[in-house]
Amino acid sequence: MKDIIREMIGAAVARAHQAGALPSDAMGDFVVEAPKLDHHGDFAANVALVSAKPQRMAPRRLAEILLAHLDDPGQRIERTEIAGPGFINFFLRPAAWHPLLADIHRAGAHYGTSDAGGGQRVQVEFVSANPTGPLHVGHGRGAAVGDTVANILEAAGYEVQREYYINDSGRQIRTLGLSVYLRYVALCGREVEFPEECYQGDYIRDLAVEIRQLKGDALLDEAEATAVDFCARHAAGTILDGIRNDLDRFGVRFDRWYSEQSLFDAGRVEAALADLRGRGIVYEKDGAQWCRTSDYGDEKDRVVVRQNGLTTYFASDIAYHKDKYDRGFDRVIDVWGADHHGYIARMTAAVEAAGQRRDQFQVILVHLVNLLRGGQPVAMSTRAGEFVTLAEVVAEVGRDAARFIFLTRHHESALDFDLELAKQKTNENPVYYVQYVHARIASILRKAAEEYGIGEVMADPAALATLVETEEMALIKAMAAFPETVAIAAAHLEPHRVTFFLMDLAAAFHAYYNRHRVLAEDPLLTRGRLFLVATVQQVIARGLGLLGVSAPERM
RNA sequence: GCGCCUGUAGCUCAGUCGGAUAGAGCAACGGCCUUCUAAGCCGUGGGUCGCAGGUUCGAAUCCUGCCAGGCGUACCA
Repeated sequence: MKDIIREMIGAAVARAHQAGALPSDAMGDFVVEAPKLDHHGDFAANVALVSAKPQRMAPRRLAEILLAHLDDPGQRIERTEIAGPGFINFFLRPAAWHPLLADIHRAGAHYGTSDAGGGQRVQVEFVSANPTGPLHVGHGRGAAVGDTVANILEAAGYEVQREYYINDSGRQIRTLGLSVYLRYVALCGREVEFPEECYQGDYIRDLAVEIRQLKGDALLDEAEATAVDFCARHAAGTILDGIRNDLDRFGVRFDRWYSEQSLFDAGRVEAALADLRGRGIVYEKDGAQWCRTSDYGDEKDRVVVRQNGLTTYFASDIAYHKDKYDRGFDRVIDVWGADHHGYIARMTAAVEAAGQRRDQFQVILVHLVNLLRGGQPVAMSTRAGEFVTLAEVVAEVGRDAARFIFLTRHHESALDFDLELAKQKTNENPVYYVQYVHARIASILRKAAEEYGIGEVMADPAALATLVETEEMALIKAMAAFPETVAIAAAHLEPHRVTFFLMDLAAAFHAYYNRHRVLAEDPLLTRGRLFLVATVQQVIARGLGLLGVSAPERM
């Protein structure tokens, strides 16, 4: 619809110029947009404002000339006005919106999709929590954001792969092994001291109990290093299984689980470093090896091989990201916790050093979640084992509420997640507000079928012509914004835009529902309204689907 | 110190490319269920968009400086 108005304006400029009413056919870079205020019309154009300079004419005078030369062959426009400093406001006839409603209905689940991505291959890597403990709520937010960004990119025409990077190598895993081992030794009845850095939570004890059931006291006879290694591998495996299970129940599935250890096993870390060394990007100083990231925008160079000969985590990451591009992804998106933001500059530098463009790598920083219960903060400390796991949150408030609430904020602002609020079935809880629309419409459609014998609703022009109420136009206009919303959300990697779109559409529906009866006296009107609400239901379902939230038939 | 993020109504937050009188929800107050689900709707109040400059027809939005909060600033992961 916007494009139609744009074209009409363009034609008016050309026509006015030909008729000698305008000195030139030059136009500024103007926009057609839906104004915030209803009384500014369905669409507003700032063409007269931005063209005032090239045309050397006062904006309002210019607007008058344009309107005099505006042609409306489709008879879509009811009236126009010149407002404020020179905006042209367009008020459309209801009939102008009816074909759009039919288009949306016809597009079905494809409505809102585009080919903006052109089939480009994108990888979204998210969660990637270390397998040293269960997922907590912060990981849940990252999971919801990452999964939804992936969905939105798919809708925008990208080919998306979801990946989880497993940090199954290095010191944290050893610490995990030691923590479990010491707990095991204690279970066997020996005095032990737990070092500061060891993990404490109940799950460590559970793992130790499991190992004791498996092995009895036999591990005590092994060398400590061997025993710790056994505990580490067993614990990491078990924890990872738990993580997979938690994510599965959260509705998140990964296409690939990528092991850090496998990078070493396949020699990719050494190969990546050798490549950089060969190009002078990795060099030796003070007995360590450094990467020249400062040549690529980082504030200083970074160590990749320490004096003790061990590679750093950064070295693994260089190899891992190189491998991503080697696997053919045009774009790579990492979802990280905000506390890792200091890492972006060096990772971007490494990607560029490896031969990619900077804009082929993007990081979504997900800020922290403050978990509350009835307004009171819930204690969270991983090390001390005092935290609420994602699994517990999902069990308590449900997957839908959890996912939706994680997506009600821009990902770069901190989020208060109140467990009591998430369970409340009031309009303080936005997930029910939106799902309720779907259930209400389902109820209407059931009743239409059962009591009125109306099954499938068709796009009958005569029925559509009955839709003239302000609230009906508001619904169609709200739905019309969906493709643009998805496109912008994809371009900016901002899933919360879809959440807010759904809340807006839901508000428009509830207002309509309270004011007008769908199942009306007049059969033609009833069919028109049924078509309208069926379309709303379909768009709601599609939007909720992007967020990974269900669209219930009954509530 | 340096870097990144945040600062919008009492509270929680929206506000792509600069647009008209800055919008929601909650909380407060007042209304609406014999009719398709009241998990809903309607109405009333409520603002120096952190502060100060600058750019321009026009700034919450762009630029500069400052203030406050969070996070980061390892040969840790």
